[in-house]
Amino acid sequence: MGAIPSTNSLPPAPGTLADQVFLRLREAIVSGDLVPGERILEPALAARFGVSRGPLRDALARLAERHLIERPVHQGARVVTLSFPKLIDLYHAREALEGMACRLAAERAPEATLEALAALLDEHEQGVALHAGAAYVQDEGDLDFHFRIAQASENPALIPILCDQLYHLMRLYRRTFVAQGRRSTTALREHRAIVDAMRERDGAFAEQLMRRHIAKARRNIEDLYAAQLRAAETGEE
Amino acid sequence: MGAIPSTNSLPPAPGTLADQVFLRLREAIVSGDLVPGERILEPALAARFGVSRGPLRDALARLAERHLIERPVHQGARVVTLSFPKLIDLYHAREALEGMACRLAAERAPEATLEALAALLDEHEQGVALHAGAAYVQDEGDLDFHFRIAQASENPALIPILCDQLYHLMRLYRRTFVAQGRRSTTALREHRAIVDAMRERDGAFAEQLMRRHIAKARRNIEDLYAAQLRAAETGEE
DNA sequence: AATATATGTTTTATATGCATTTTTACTGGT
DNA sequence: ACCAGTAAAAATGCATATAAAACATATATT
Repeated sequence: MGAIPSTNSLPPAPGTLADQVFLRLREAIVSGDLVPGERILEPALAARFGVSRGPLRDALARLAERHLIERPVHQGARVVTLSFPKLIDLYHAREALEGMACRLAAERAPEATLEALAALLDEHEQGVALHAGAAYVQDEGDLDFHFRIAQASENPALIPILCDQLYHLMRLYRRTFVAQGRRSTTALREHRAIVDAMRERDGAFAEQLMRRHIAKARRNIEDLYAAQLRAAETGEE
Repeated sequence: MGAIPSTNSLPPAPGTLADQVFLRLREAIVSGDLVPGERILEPALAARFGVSRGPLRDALARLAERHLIERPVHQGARVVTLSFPKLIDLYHAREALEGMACRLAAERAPEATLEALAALLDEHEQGVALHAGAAYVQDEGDLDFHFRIAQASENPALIPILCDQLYHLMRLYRRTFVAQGRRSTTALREHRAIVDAMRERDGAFAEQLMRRHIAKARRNIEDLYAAQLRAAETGEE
């Protein structure tokens, strides 16, 4: 049987209204439609989404738990504010969590999953070659790689932390602190090494490689920030 | 001026009603007042807490994000169901996160914080000696130790994951899967070694020790479970 | 002039009411 | 006695209405 022709526009949309608002709001934040620090006015947003404030507040409560918005008491909600130290903190958490995810995936994931990961890297290689390292392909591709390793860990304690919390914050930071430092070919090589270790089922080594990969990215950013700080200081005085 | 005599009962209670309900509900779940798998009826609970369903649903949304309750659509909320594999998954996540927290704390935490940690272990030692390893002192003390190391990491990405999410789940599991395996003196020795490494500011070693400590606890539980499974099988057929 | 105060408006937090879905209980049949 | 089908009851999801708090503006006071 084929897919239903769907004459009347949309399939009734899945989940509750609160679910839908949650997803749309998260996308609005992560995509930069709502900018960091911006105040969120419930009546306005509810109108914009065409729902009442009930489901909206439900969604806000969830987003607050995921640290995408802040809700000081009696002062409404604001999109989370970003800072450089917070980004560094994120990288430390990623180093620990993704290292473990990588180890577990190397030990447990079915062969086919690892093969698919290798195939993904082939795609990325072509993408980098074709678009001469287009930033979008590069960044989204990188996150995609990490995302799929988290999934492959098959650990329901790790997966939500990484996929539902940290990665969305990462996307937000990518949008904001644009200067990501171009290290696409290097990163791709490191990704290859990680997958190789996973295919050899060497969990400990795969974890080590992943941790070094993330630590390297973190130091790269720290250096960029330090340079930026110096530039700002000299240009100011 | 001294403290206000407080003639009229309670200080107006901090935060919103939703905050208070959230805290009370979390405590009810973690303490076992609401048992795992139990259905949560909104009208009944709202009445019990003396609030309307609005703040209650707000609290439920937050608790769901923390995996303390599950909310299948149109079927209300249930206290999360526990399982052995989930507990093992938790330990893997803890191994990664607390290892990193330990490393960061060793590198950054002020001297006084580390001294306080050492002092805490002195208390635990006395507690174990006095009460001959009373389970309560042992378990709560252990979690307290890990809790304070998480805090000492001073990493706002790690701290909420550990202190707001994982540790509450751990308390819940402790209540349910009682047989924790008595290894109080061993655990205390390991705690000492960890703090020693931290006071020497050896982050890498402190991380390694913490990871081994948690991995050991996990294997201990795995063994207990395996034995339990065997006993159940032989006794069944 | 600057601070403090008072008032009015806006916005959040909470309660109540309504519609839809699920669950439960009951009836009838095999 | 057990299962299917149906109808009543209850619970969830959503919308609206009310109360309380915070913010902004303007006025008074030092």
